[in-house]
Amino acid sequence: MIIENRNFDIKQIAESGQCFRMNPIGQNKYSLIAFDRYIKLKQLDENLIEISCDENDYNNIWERYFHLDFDYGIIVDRLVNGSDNFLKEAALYGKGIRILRQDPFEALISFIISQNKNIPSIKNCIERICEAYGNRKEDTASGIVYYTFPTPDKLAEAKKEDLRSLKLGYRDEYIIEASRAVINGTLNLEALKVCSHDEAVKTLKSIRGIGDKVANCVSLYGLHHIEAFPVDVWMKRVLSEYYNNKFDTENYRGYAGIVQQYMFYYIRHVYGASN
DNA sequence: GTCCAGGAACTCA
DNA sequence: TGAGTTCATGGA
Repeated sequence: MIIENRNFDIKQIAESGQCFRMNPIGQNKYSLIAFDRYIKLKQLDENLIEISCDENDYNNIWERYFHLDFDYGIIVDRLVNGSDNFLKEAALYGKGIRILRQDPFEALISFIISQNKNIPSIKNCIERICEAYGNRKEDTASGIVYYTFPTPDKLAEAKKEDLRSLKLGYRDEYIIEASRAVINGTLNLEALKVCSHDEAVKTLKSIRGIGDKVANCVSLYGLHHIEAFPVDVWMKRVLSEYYNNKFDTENYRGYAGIVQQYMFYYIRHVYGASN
């Protein structure tokens, strides 16, 4: 499938820190493991991307995953024509970013792991947990072997020592407890998709190991509440240095998560983040 | 050896 | 409520 869209840049998405299983495999090419599937993406030119899937999978899975049923150009234009100079630069720089509609459980565990870690380290931990608790699969087209993200029952039954050996640090207990909450129904991720963002964050924060930042990431990338606004160390840098800690998300009501993503991606570029 | 990373829990005031 | 400390781990 070849997709034409002026706001769809696979490199920007892969480096935007919202998903951890999209990796470069060559010039303008990336692999992605999501929903038990392995696909390749190739940026043919600025507005053209080739996805290694058929029309059926595109319509049922990837169009939703990449939020291609929404026009990001409207948001970018609004920011570029607005009065906020930092956001003007940020939106232009990251105009190919999209908010991914990831599997909620994968987002939940991934962002629990993410706390106090840098992105390469998060990726390593996630690959180890997939190899240990996910299913081994082989992509029929390429013959590439990959591992799916573990299901909640696998991680709910995991032993703390086994997780600790995967170098997850103190997060091992958080992962087990969160998975058990999903299994026993305390944490109903599907229900959190259809309730409000505020309600979702409140529920997520009732789980040990999930604070405001992780809850907002899960809400944004796993539950697709695009009004979520995660603030990590990079975002704190932006808010402090460019806004004197007076940034008001109400000015971007309903799509603050997209604005946040442009800010995050741009500030890391400004500081020359190599990870 | 020191500092930092898409933080959160805990303690103490 | 708010500041300070601790928690594993790897990389710069």
